[in-house]
Amino acid sequence: MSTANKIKPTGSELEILQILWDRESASVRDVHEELSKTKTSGYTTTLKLMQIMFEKGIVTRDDSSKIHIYQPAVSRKKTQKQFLDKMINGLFGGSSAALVMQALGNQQASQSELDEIQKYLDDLKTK
Amino acid sequence: MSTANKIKPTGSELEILQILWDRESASVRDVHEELSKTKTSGYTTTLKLMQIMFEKGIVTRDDSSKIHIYQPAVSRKKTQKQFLDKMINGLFGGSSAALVMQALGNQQASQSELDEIQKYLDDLKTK
DNA sequence: TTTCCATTACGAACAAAATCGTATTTTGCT
DNA sequence: AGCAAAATACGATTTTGTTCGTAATGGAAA
Repeated sequence: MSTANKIKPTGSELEILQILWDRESASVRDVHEELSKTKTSGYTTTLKLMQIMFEKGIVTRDDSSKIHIYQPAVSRKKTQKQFLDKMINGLFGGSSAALVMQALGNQQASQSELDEIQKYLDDLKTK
Repeated sequence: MSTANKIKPTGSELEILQILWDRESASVRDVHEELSKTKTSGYTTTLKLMQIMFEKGIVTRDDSSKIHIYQPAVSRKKTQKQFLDKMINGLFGGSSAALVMQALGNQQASQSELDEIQKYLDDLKTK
């Protein structure tokens, strides 16, 4: 395992990471604009949050010009796995099957999604 | 949608719910004993937490005798779904398929779990 | 009934996370 | 150069969650 990754984004940090992952990189203004679609908090709040994330090493930034450009420093996949594992252990008694079935039920998954999963499952089985 | 369920258990509350779900009902002492296997915090901490949960309506209790007996007021399934949905939307861009495949990969799932899921998937498809 | 101990009640301290106000800095424009 | 607009820096406050100390209470056993 690489250099021990103890990074654990908070809820708000995760929201910001979403945006950074989607856009590869973004300024504080960009992020704040995007966040404003679903939240109502001030610009400096977003700024502060991103500064803290920088200090923690969750993001990197290019501050060579006035407008700092931020980039995610943790991968989406790795973070997904991290939270997923925690959820499987914490809420589903360690059974990923239980989680999967719960996700498949509740009409969460469309037909095409089910097909996709089927294909993936076939792949796994032939290994 | 029924009477707006804004209940959002915190991390510690979730730990306690785990125990209550497993045992149907339990006293503070029972819960604390169980928690002590993995944590080290005082008895009154557990007590306070459960009292708060009661105030929030996360648990009910029978206080007819000295030792209060607590029961979960939210179902395991409903809570799982709540957190799962949040995760699908927050971390997986709304795609439950993405979450499922992530959970299946990473050698999280054993062969028998895969079989179980396959069976479940077949069921879903014939509906 | 009185005592003793396990339990509950409750306030307060502590910690973590989120929010904001204000000062400072940068840079483009005149 | 000097100004205005927009961005960053940073401390302080607020909110939420966790932990604990101490007082009050109830009930079983002496």
